[in-house]
Amino acid sequence: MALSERRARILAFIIEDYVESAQPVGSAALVARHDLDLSSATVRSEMKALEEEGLITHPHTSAGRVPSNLGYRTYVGSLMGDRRLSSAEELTILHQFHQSAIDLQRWLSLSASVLANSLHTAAIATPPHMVEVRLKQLQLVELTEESALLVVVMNDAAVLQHTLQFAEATTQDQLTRLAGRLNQQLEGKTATEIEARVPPAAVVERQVVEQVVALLRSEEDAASETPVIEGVRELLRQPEYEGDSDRLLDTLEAVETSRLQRAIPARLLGSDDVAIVIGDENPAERYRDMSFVLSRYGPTGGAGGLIGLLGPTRLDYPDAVAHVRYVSDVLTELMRRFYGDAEEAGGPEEDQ
Amino acid sequence: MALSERRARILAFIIEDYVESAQPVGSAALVARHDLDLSSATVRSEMKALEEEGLITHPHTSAGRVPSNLGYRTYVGSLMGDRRLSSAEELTILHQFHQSAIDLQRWLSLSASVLANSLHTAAIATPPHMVEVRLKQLQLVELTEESALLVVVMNDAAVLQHTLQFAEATTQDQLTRLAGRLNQQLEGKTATEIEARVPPAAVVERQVVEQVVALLRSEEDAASETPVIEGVRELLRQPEYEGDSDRLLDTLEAVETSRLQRAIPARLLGSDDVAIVIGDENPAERYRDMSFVLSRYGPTGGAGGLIGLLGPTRLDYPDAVAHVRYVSDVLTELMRRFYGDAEEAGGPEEDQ
DNA sequence: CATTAGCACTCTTGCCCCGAGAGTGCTAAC
DNA sequence: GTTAGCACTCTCGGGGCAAGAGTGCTAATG
Repeated sequence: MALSERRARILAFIIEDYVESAQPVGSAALVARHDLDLSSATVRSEMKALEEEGLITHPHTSAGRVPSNLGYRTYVGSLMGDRRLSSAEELTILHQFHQSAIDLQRWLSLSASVLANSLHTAAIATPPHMVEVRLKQLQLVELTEESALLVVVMNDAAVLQHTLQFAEATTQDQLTRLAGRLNQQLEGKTATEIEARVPPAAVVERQVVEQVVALLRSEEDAASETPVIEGVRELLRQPEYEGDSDRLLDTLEAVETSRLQRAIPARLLGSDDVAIVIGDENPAERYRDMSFVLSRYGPTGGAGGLIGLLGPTRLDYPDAVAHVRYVSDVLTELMRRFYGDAEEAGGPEEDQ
Repeated sequence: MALSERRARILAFIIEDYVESAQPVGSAALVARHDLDLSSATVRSEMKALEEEGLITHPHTSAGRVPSNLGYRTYVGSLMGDRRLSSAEELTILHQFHQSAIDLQRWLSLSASVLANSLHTAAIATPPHMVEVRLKQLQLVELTEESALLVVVMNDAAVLQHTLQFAEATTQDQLTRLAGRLNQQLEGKTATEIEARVPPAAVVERQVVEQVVALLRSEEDAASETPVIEGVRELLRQPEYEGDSDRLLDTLEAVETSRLQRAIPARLLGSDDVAIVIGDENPAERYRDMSFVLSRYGPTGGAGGLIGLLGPTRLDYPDAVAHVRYVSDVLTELMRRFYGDAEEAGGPEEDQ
């Protein structure tokens, strides 16, 4: 299984050339481009061997070679170098974050934009998500005599709202008092804890509490949150979609219909480093011709989300990994700084 | 200028056939399809006359006729029938709204989806927007010792949030008291009114007030709100984009980059009925090959927004108008019912 | 005199064919 | 093991061609 050193080098060259040009790479071109001390004939026989191992393929007899998914996989697994961003690159990115308002949603779009622009493909960022969602504060605002707006802030700083309709007329005064009382009773509690209590007798109050629980639950459900997606157009401008409107629209659909969440293997949320899913490694059928490069962000143990790239399998993996890793680190650091480390819920932190 | 009755009928037929088939329509086909008591030769000479008036064109010598923008304009101006939705159609739509949660954002997406699905093209809905935005209630929630989340509810039921960072440490208790005090002082005030007051001496308080003003201002600025857009894929699947990836991607960009707001002639927000913008009537260059069918929604005098369709100029205008009008009415009625008629700001309503 | 049949003319579209170019795989020589 | 040489395969773009669609004109018609 282990490739000879030379064969591995050739595989890497093929992949790198192909990533850059999007054209099948031929033996002669490869030799010329990399000043190899080999003839094209030798390269050809090596290519044949690589093909027999399933690492590259042939679109047709007289075309150059194209990496297979397996080829990419071995490349990211052991062949590719460890690209790191230059400090100039890091600064350019950091600068953009410093210009932005202190707002999580902004940061997420910005992260996705940065990734999308750097790699010329689409990028996704899912909102951070707490393992334990707790009520922080609620607010009731009168809309009409019989309806009110419920605004709920949770311990991950998410704000959700819902309009309630009451059977009886209420005043803002009553609502304010009710909100104050409920805040005292429910602050810091999870949906389950709130549900365990004796349900209140008053109809209005019960309605509010039930809705608070519903909102907490929806925040608990990571998949319910709509991710930020940027750079879809960059992705669709890639040569793989050129002149193939059908494939283009299918991909557009696949990327925008944010069922994406479910397509991302859950195990990734656990692991600590950047995860790479190549082509048919993806459990979801419709993403089998794409690759994902993803990372968890957020303080360990605290609220966290997913950020990363969605691209064609022909992706500059070293570059992608370096960017995703860096942006994810920046994001984590920002959250730690402005939204507190692991939240009060878990008790105050000792370090720092 | 006035077309003979027969010529007008032929124009209408050409447009209707073309809208349906997306193919240039020839004289023979037209006669056959509509059982005309005319020979194709007669129709041809009428077509020639229509072409001389600039109402239809010729892609090339041996192709059928295609309506020009002017042709569409006269069609919608005086030729097209007044399509109304059947009660079955109305019920199907209404049903979907009744199934949805009482939530403005939901309604907007739903409206856009309904329109997009019915007409097989893209639809847009901009959030409602008050002429006078007033503070209804604010809330301060501690995040870390030195940062807090400011949540502001306005009189149009919009909820905006912003993270503040303080130079000094504060407790939730202090924040709650501050919020209470500010609510008393600022409730019902506009950004300008708040700015006219003596700025508070305390640093934290001043920071909060300034941010409240900023949020009110951003809500005042209609263009700042991101509209809901649905059905982009439906639009892009239209035959006008088939095999023309460039045009497709340009349109995708034009529709998603929500500069759209500015492209919509402001006068439309004034008028009361459905407005139609055809092709090059659009002031913004990049929408010159599309048509918009738009309507204002929302109680007269109250918060209102824009809803409508974005399609190729080859649009089923009667159908589009009927749908937009109906959905807009439904939306208006829902807002009136659940968010109150013209808001308290303007004093209580007398009718009903 | 409007209408119509007939017909020549134009332009697109799909198809086939062909040659150039790119790249492989094999073989025989080094 | 490496390489030069060469036959072979396949794609791609262009030219030529026939079929089809539709027009515009003209001359005949009721």
